[in-house]
Amino acid sequence: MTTKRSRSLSSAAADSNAPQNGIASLLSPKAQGKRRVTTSSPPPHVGAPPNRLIIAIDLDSFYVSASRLLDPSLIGQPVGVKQKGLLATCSYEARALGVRKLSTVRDALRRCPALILVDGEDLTWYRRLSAKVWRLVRGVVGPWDGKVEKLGLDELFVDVTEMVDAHIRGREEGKTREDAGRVFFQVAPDSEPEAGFWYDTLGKPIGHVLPLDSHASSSEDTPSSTYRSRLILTTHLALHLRNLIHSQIGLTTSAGIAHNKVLAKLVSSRHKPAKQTLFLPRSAEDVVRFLDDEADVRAIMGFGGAIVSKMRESLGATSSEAAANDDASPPLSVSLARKAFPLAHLTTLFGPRLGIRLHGLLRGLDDEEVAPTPLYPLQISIEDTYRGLKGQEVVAEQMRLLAASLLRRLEGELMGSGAGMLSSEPGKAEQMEKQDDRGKWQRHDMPLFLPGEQGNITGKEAPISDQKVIVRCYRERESDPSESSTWQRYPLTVRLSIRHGWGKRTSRSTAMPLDIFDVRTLSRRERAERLAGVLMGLLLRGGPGQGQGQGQISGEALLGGEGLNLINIAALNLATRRPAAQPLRTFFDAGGGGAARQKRDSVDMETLLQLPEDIRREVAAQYGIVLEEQEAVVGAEQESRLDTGCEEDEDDALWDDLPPIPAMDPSSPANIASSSLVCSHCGVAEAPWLQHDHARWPIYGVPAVLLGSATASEGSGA
DNA sequence: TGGGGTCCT
DNA sequence: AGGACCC
Repeated sequence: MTTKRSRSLSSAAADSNAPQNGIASLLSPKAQGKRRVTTSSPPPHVGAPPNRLIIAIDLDSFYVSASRLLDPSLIGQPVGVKQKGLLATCSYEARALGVRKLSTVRDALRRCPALILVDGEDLTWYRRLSAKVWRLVRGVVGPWDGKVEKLGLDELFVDVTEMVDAHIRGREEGKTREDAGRVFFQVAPDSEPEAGFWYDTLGKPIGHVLPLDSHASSSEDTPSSTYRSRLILTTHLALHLRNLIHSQIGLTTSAGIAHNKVLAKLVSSRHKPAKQTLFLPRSAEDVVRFLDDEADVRAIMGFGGAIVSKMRESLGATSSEAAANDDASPPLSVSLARKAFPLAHLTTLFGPRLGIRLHGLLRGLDDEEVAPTPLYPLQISIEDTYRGLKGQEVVAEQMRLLAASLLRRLEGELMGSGAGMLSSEPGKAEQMEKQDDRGKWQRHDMPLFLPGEQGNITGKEAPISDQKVIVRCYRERESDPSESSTWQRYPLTVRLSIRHGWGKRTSRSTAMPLDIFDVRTLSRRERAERLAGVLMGLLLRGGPGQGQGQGQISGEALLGGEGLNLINIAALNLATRRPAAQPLRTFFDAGGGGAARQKRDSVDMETLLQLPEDIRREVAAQYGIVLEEQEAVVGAEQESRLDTGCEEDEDDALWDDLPPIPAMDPSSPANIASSSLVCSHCGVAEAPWLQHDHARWPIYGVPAVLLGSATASEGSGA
């Protein structure tokens, strides 16, 4: 591809050590390296033009627009989408009334009492819509090897270099349709010749152009394949993509077009909403001048809080200024950053790799590729925040709720028929629910892109605690996994992250219990129970060096001080194939042997529970089954089948009839013993939720490898 | 002061 | 496992 493109461009070598003058310095170091092989050295000021064509697309106030698709009565209103105490985003009507993005709900309401609040804590709907946009764009550029990268839920990077150059090539070969000074950009390879758009050959860009005088001053006659013409053509393609997103999904977008990601993104936010901007520099000086318009270096993607804080600190040391607080201090401007931080300074502060990168970014150099977002994510996590959650029962209860929602997401996003996410083709109705006046969830099919035609729909309005305010709330309809649906990815690892009242996050991970994949034989409640048990084990395990001796639980985590502020559960390490059974069950199996797991799978749980108690216990022990758990689960399931007719309709009622996870009090061993099995390896009796991890951490804080082949007496520290 | 994600060390 | 970045 590089060679193809190099032929049609005035390709020229640009040594990466050459002074960064003229257009040559627009090139990223990487691109320079690639192209260097093609020709001999050019004058430094007329190097090859940058050759990538990047579109950054930003969905305008995404959560608000998405909410308006569900509830057209929000159109034209000042709307804030809240997550707990914070406004994730707000509508432009709200911004006109003084509401700011990321302000507190309290603050926003003070400024704008008429603000309509929408609950945005459940991301299901936004996630679906976001994926739909991604698929739509990828469907257009994908056939030409175009790459689409999702950044969060509301931004896309699109690399259309191949696509645009292929069109130009076709045009030069006379293969395009032309009519009265216009050319048809055919967007589908061959199958749909009508898919595409017409553009005029005058070389006029669509939308805004920066720098302001750039386009006017370059009216020279240039071949269509110069980088300026290619960028201008790209603005037409950007408009086409934005029109598709608007017509097929009903969302407006802003976009930036430039030759790299960082500039495309910067420029995309210069004109919002529903506008696009092309960055068309004539020289490196143009780039630097543009960047110097930014009063805050943080506007450049890659300069985050920690980096800027460190830079300011370093600056303060030399300019004898107080190393002030992070937020209170004035922003660091791009021009000051560039002047005050030569390459050597940056590499000293941040290491060679990051230092070089930051140095380039300050000059608009960015060689970061558009990394195609894979069909399946690398991790899926859910989290919730609390105000000092403490007490084992309370924590365990939340753990079960979180485990259940994680499983719901895993089923929704990792199961399918093989093509992945079939449930959500463009144009197909999304099945959502909203609450009626009485708080009952009602079906509400959402045909996309018909805003305003739903009549007067009002979501259920719930008061939030201290404010006399209503919050509108929507949720996804539960869909039953079809018979043909199977797991497409298997998370091998589960990670628990928590935050204590004061500090930072800490996390621990362990193997995912394989039971969660048994959607056919186990209800979600059962699987959630298993997962929650594993997570409680993770929570109580404590890190190495903590809670030694008596199997002492690091109880401060649950009981002490401020309690938990945040719980996050992540499924990661997503494998394409179902993993082999873990030896965790057999570890506790009295008879040992790898066959135990298979035998256990063949046990009919309901049949087992019919047996007389003594026999039941014996069989259960042999198969590594925790009886109390199974009894409770099966019992609850039968009960709920009896009176509801088996639909899992009410989320809230789902857990009411479940017994709590047995209390894990190390000071009462009897309690443990009554609901646990004894490890055949070291003899310790473990509560159900501690069994999973026991193989790795037989005694709290003591790794298994240090124990050697412990006897029962050595191992039973509890 | 949210509920997510990615990559690097 | 943690820390940085992104939204």
